[in-house]
Amino acid sequence: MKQLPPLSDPSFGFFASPFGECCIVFTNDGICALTFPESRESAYADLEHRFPKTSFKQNDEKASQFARQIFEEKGKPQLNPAGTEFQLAVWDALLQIPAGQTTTYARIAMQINRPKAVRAVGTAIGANPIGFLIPCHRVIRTDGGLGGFRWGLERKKMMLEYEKE
DNA sequence: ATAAAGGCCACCC
DNA sequence: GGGTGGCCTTTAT
Repeated sequence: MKQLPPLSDPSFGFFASPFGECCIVFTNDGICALTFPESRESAYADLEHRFPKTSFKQNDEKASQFARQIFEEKGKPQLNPAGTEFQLAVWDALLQIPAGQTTTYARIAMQINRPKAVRAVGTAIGANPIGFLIPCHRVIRTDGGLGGFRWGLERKKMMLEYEKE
């Protein structure tokens, strides 16, 4: 992973999403993470692991504002994910998949001009820090299988169902 | 440095 | 349906 630039006003908060409890992490530069943790404890642990030596302020009010923007107004808040060049390229490709549609791991690999890196694409997608907003749930297998999902396949199905029509 | 582990795919049986 | 080998990147030794 590349070294992170200093974070401006690092904050996090929890809210209830249509897909379960969410932890959102953000700074003045945008959203860094949106996850569906098993528990608050695991959310804290994840935070410390991914941003060592950084102290975050809890701000559930701002988190709720984001929630409203995302799930009620269907808005697109600014994103600020941290990753390698390869990962950023993959995540960028994900952002181009329209809601309600799906693509495959192989097609993403084509799109970023690394047609043979299909497996690595799967790994990079699995490392997506911003669930739902970076729509990793819209990627399925070439053979039609659902593929995997870091936060549980049931949740992946839920998201696809939510976006249908 | 090197090994091991992945949200895969094409190919075989 | 299931198993194998190849492919590429990341992470943990």
